[in-house]
Amino acid sequence: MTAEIPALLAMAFRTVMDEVHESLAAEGFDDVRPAHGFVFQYLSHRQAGATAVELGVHLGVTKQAAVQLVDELEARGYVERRPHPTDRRSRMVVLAPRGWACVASVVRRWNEIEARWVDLIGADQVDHLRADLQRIVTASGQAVALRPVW
Amino acid sequence: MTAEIPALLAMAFRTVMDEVHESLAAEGFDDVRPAHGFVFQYLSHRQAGATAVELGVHLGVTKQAAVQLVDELEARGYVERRPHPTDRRSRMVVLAPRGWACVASVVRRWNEIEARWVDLIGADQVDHLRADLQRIVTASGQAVALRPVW
DNA sequence: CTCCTTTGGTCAAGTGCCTTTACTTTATGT
DNA sequence: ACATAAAGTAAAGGCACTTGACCAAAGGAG
Repeated sequence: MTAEIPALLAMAFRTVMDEVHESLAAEGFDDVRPAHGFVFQYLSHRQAGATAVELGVHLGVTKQAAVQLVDELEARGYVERRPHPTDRRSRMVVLAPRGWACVASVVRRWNEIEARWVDLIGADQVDHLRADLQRIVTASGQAVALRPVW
Repeated sequence: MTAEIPALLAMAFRTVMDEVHESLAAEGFDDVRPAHGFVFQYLSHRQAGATAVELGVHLGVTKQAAVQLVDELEARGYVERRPHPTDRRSRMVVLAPRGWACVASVVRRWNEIEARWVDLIGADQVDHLRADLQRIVTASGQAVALRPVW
């Protein structure tokens, strides 16, 4: 039985993240929920940090929900809030050391998984996989937000 | 900036499902939520149908939650319940005509998207993509359930 | 400079979807 | 035959999100 590509994409992503979450929990990062991962992903690519509103837009949730996510992550030491340089209403959310450590752990595990895939299908095919997915994602519209799937 | 493969998997899947949901809504299937899709996917591969408990196990939710999903889908005409052939406690859930029509619509749209990918990266690479993902999914453990991601 | 509108964030209440707990009915196995 | 397990139901609770209303700072137009 040959599966459809979208189903395979979902299953592949799921196997990866199942393993990552297990690994994270074993390393003490057991107080993060899936949605937090998307916050990390976003913040780790914005050295200046982001406002709660920006986060909400990116995640596709209301600003109230975004603020709540930040509250949780701040209470657990994953992010910090610092005053906005020019806007006194706003605050910039940035990753704290513990947040960076968590991101590093995820990336490390991703690389391990990728290495196994190299053993499985070969380095050339893994490179092709990444390149093709990259083209597909960039081709399909403007900015694809990395946010909770479905 | 070169993205990590897991992030690309998630983004690719998201672009596909965003388009599918838009398309479904336009065709009148506007009363289905993401979780329902996984029910359809599961039932469409089981000609004898499934019990609520089996569904719950597959989706990774309690049987109560599974029953609720089935209740919703039955009220909207997507699935039917018929008596279990041998077990009078149980009932088999099967796709109703409207459910099959919805599944067919999704698959049709998936094929359209895949055709666009062929234009984008070539038929050979699309075949490779499917084959590689298939190997990765089957290699990584026993049964990977297709269920809500993260 | 004032006024009006917009924007970042907060507060409170409500909702959707799930879980936990408890139960009934039917099946199963020794 | 009787004890235990399994399918489903019922009810209550919870978590993460939304909606709606609000405040204070920012920004633009006159």
